Amino acid sequence: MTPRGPRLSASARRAQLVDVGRAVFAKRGYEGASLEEIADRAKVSRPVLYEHFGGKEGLYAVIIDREMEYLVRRISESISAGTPRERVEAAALAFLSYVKDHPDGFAILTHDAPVTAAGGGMSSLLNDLAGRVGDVFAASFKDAGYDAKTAPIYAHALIGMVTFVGQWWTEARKPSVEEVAGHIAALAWMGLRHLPKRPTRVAAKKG
Amino acid sequence: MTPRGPRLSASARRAQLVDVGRAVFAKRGYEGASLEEIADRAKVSRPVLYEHFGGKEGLYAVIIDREMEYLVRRISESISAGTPRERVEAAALAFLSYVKDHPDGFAILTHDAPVTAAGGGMSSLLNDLAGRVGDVFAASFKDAGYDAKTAPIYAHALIGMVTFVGQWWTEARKPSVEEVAGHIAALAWMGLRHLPKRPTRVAAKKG
DNA sequence: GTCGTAAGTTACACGTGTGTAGGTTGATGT
DNA sequence: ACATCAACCTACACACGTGTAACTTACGAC
Repeated sequence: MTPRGPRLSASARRAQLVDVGRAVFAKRGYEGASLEEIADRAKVSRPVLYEHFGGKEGLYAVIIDREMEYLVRRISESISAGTPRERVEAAALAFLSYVKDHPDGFAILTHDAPVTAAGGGMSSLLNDLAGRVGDVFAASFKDAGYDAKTAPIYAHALIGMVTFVGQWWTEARKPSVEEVAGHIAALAWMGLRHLPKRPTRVAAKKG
Repeated sequence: MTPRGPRLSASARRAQLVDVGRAVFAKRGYEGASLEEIADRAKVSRPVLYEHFGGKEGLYAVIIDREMEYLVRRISESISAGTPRERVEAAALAFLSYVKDHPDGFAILTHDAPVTAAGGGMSSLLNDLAGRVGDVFAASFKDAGYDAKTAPIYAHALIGMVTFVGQWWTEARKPSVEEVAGHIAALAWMGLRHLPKRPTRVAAKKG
């Protein structure tokens, strides 16, 4: 039934299980995924998973951690130099390239973490990312005479932009990531550039 | 153990179960939720759920459908009149007000649907919404001399903006929805207003 | 070659969740 | 009062998934 594969070293098996696990979690979501499927795909029996990761949450935590670390590094490198305008575009391109090259990891990061884990709401990475962007914005806002308190709004808006566009692109695959990155970077840049000092409501709603 | 509540009419029970189910699905996600918990909260035994909705997916489908219909109606009404600029802001405000008034429904719509259902990727509502916005954009783009093929990018970017900001606001709750709507509407409007005819990459990446 | 140990297995106990069969209760009209 | 029908319940059969205990197999050192 389940033809067992070759015997691997501990570290090699660990690496393989992380890969397989990422694929399964991406496809089924955390709750929907089963260690049974992961073990089967890896041509291994279930106890091996407990041996290496202690259980479902352990494996998931390792996968999440690696994926976050990888994405953050990739973006950090891409924005290490250049004008602000260039950095915005580089960040967008780095993010979308990640979406293209690692669709499974992206899927996991955008899906919800297990409810039991601390953090409550959504995947913590995107929030962390937004937090960092927000800090950068807050500094720039203060220099430019804007209200620094509103920085988180724009930070989350930008993260949401690229995330949702990335999700769409995963299915559409139509314009190249380079082109898409150019568009959303332009949208974000121009939007921020021409922001009124204190955006007040244009129309008052009656009722 | 489970003190049974009063006897209700079929339609009243149905309505109650939809309400309770929405709360539970919002808290646990589709896979994580159990009919057992829903039945318990409703002071009813499980078979009642099967009687009314045929099963887990049936109940979920009803909840999703109602929630989508409600949100679309709310947004549609809000953008029925005014200048384009006003409509953008009204749409943002309508969306964020929905987030504020119906956090459970919003949570469900942003979470993933059951994998078995057709549609594959993410919650279909947000995609549908983006599709409609994209159509509107495509028309405007053509009139203004922009490439209509890029309209979906901007449509999804805007939906992603408000969605992610909405998710953040659910936890932050700091600036009022009116103020937040003003900010993201300004960002979106100014960004679109000052878009270059053909956004090309500003910096070429080496390596 | 044989011996030790890391790698891997089979088998079981347990909990939880789904879906259904068949019986029970209570309101409502006459 | 009592028949009737909708509303509701108890009890079961079943599948699946987790986690653990006890046993087996292959590789490498000497």
